[in-house]
Amino acid sequence: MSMTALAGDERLPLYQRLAEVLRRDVMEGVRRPGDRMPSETALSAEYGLAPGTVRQALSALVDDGLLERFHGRGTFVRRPSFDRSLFRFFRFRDASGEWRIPESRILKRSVEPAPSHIARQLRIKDGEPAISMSRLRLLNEAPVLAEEIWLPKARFGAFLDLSESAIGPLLYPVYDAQCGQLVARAEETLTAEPASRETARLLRIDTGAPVIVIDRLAKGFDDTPLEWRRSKGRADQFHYHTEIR
Amino acid sequence: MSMTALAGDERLPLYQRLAEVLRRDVMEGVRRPGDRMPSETALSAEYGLAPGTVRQALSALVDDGLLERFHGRGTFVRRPSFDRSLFRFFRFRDASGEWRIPESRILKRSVEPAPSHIARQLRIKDGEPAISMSRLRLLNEAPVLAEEIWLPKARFGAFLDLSESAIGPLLYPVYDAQCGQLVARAEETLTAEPASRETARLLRIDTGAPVIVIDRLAKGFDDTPLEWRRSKGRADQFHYHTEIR
DNA sequence: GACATATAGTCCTATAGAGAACCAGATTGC
DNA sequence: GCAATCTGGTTCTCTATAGGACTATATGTC
Repeated sequence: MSMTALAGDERLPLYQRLAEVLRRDVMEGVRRPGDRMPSETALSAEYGLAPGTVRQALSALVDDGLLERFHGRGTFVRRPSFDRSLFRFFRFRDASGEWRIPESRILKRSVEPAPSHIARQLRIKDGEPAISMSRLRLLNEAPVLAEEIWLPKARFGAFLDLSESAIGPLLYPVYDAQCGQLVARAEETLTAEPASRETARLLRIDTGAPVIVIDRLAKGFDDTPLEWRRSKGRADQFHYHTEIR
Repeated sequence: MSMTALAGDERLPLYQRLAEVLRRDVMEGVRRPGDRMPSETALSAEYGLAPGTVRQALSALVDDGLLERFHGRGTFVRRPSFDRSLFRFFRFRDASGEWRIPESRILKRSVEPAPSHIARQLRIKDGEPAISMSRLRLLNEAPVLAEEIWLPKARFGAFLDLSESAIGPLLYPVYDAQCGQLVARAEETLTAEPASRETARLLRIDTGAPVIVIDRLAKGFDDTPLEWRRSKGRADQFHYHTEIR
């Protein structure tokens, strides 16, 4: 029954201060994705707050996507999932109409000095060593995405030792397991451009045909940029849908 | 002090039932955008609920974008604004770098039987009379968007009587004032395609150059489709940015 | 008239408590 | 062994109350 004092700016409401304390726990890795949070009653005892106040703090973090609540089971640190990525608006279905993860063929993997525009994104020094990778993503032998990926070598050195067969189509689990780098969120930018001769060859379309370009900067819980990625796919396979009001 | 009984499924929580009642008021036009809702204490007296319960109901509607709260002033029916539209990702700035609403030049306005794909979207009968319009949107004499617009004639007959000068660049206020049709929300779909010869001529780009296509279906509070619109702009002026997690 | 002050109305924060709904695992009964 | 039941723990709903914080308007003061 040791009551912990609540840190933070005294002028801020209690529920916000509690939320910040809990958020910090997650950002610093004290609590990891999948962990169960203390129960609402436990937290209210711990910090000497009314249950309603604790609940308000948790609600804020749930709205933020940091936590996940399950009636009767508990409140958990959310495992980041990228279901909301722009990629899901590519119509990638196999013959049976099912959604599938495209397989991956690595075309190139090497260490190079980071070009300045990459370095700026990854927040490393210009020319610092980085891992550069080209991948082709395929569905039933048909190419659907051409990808260019950059990683800071300082964090991802272990990635170089892996054989291609050990990598598979999904990279983030590999980053976590092999390099201890956990992706928490990402920023994505969508543009369209005419296919270069090289891109056209990879995607087997005409040079100059429109391609959708998605740039993604993936970040850790502490906001460190971890991976920069540029993916190109056929524009005629893409349509993004949203509701506004 | 007449206490109103709360309609709706008895198994649902009270705050949800109250939220649905209030939502219906807005959808049926009992309360219009800009109106102030009764205060939380007034509602709690009216329905015989604790203030906390009422607040929970209002919060749900605020999250939903239907209401808007102002500390110390009140809770209001939100005026739909389309700041979140995909259009804001076009880099349309004038010479001084300021964001401006592009002016509008109407190229064509006529009544035609609705083609089937339009009729389906507007939920009217195939071939039913509809208003068809082509517009060019310009910034400093430079064309930036080519638009094709369809309206169901049954609702928008009054729109035909207006002179072009009376219309201006923003249509939704005109729909409201002249035709009594209030747009509450919209669905937008983004694709990219090579410019047709016609589109290329309007936008003054090369035929086959990539253009961003945004289809929008605007709906009323009661979910009736009101306007279908297809807008095309230069792909090299567009980039959509979002965060995911 | 200009500016400070009071006041009423609003949403916002926080407390305290009770019971319902739900879930997982242990126990019981057969 | 298997199924039903119980039990403890969790989140969820709802009540009731009190005071703080903010806004707009009215009032007073100079």
